[in-house]
Amino acid sequence: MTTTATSRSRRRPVQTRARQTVEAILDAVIRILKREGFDAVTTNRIAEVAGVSIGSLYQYFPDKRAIFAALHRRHVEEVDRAIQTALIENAASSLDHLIRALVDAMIHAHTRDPELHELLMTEVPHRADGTVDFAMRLRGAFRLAIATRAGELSNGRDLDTTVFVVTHMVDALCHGAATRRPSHLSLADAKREISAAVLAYLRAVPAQAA
Amino acid sequence: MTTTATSRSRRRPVQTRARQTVEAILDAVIRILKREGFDAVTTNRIAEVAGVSIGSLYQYFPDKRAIFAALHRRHVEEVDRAIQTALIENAASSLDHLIRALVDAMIHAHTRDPELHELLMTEVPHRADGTVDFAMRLRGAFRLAIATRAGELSNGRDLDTTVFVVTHMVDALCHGAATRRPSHLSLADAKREISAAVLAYLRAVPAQAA
DNA sequence: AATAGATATGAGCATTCATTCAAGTATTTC
DNA sequence: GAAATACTTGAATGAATGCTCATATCTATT
Repeated sequence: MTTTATSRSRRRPVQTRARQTVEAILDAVIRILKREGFDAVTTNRIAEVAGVSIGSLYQYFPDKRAIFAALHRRHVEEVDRAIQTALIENAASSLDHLIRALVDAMIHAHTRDPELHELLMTEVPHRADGTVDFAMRLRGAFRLAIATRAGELSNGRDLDTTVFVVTHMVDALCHGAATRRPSHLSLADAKREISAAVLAYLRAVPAQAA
Repeated sequence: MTTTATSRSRRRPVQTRARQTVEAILDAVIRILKREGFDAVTTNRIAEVAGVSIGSLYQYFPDKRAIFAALHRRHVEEVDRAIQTALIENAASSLDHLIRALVDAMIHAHTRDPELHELLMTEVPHRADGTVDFAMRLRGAFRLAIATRAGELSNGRDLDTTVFVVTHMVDALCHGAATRRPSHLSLADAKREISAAVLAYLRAVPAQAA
């Protein structure tokens, strides 16, 4: 497990059998993470839990870090698909509706397995393992959503700035709603509140420079 | 480095010499993290870079994880002090001013060493290593700030909900502003924008239940 | 049926790493 | 200035880990 060199790449699974092996490996990591903690996630144990030989593991992953990277990628792509779907299904909706739909999609994606998401963020190293790509695509989604609805806004604000704020708001609040929501607050209420917060910002008149 | 058992506790530094040793150890971890990456952070290397013997390290830390925990604690306490100071210095200020001050303090704290903060969040495991405590104290600060200024708000909203939203907004946006701010956006502008977003939410009329 | 390519196996190697401990050196206390 | 306490040292240990490779089995293709 070296940080420095990019290890040589490996075979890409082409048969179904092989794809199952890869999936089994990623699933095994999750199971071990949840049941035994991060330190128990050794390559040998991964293979064991996946019901696969250690040799097979190294057919598809050049080193241990690559497994974590793949796990993050898989997770991120899942969320991304949800976002893109919401974006397409609401191409004709009002800003109001679209924001609600995006928030809904984000929360839904994070609610499927909050524990996993939490573990991935706090225990599994993920420097630039798709996280940056995801942030970019999320920004892209909101940029599109907002830019095409500029008419509905009391404008004047720079688009990049708006997108920056909205993206961070939605990401953090949805994540928080899925994992650390106060007990009084229902998921439905949380969704409403998050959308309301975003819309309040979008509609507010920009602050004047001091 | 075991996840399971809580390792037996160690000597607490009482002489200045010993406190310097502990500080040197934590500083060494940061240096290695930045220069050589997480995987290079071994106990032996920490001791070496700290200019301290490996034996001394184990006088004060029961195991490797404890070092990470201490590092997180030190960082979190720094941010916390900044927040508390802002809270006290603006005890008599308007909500507007106080929010600005809190945002300013948060950003300032994260701007001192953005790279470190980023590394701590993405590479160094930190499950429940002060992170939870920090979230609680941050919520406490905002709860106090908002509850004592309820008069300034177009109220009707549940306090816990408000605090939940505001805390996540400020934390994520300040963090983002310090580490991933788009190049067009100056720090000063970011501060204004974040404060504006928070105030827009606070002043907006609560959304109605569907 | 035969061939080639893809996939699977797992014992074992080289290395690394976290941690201990017995012995020494400062500092404080009385 | 002696006794007690706090601190430091670093070679050594042993368990664990990441990963390779020679061999075997499956699947697809012709």
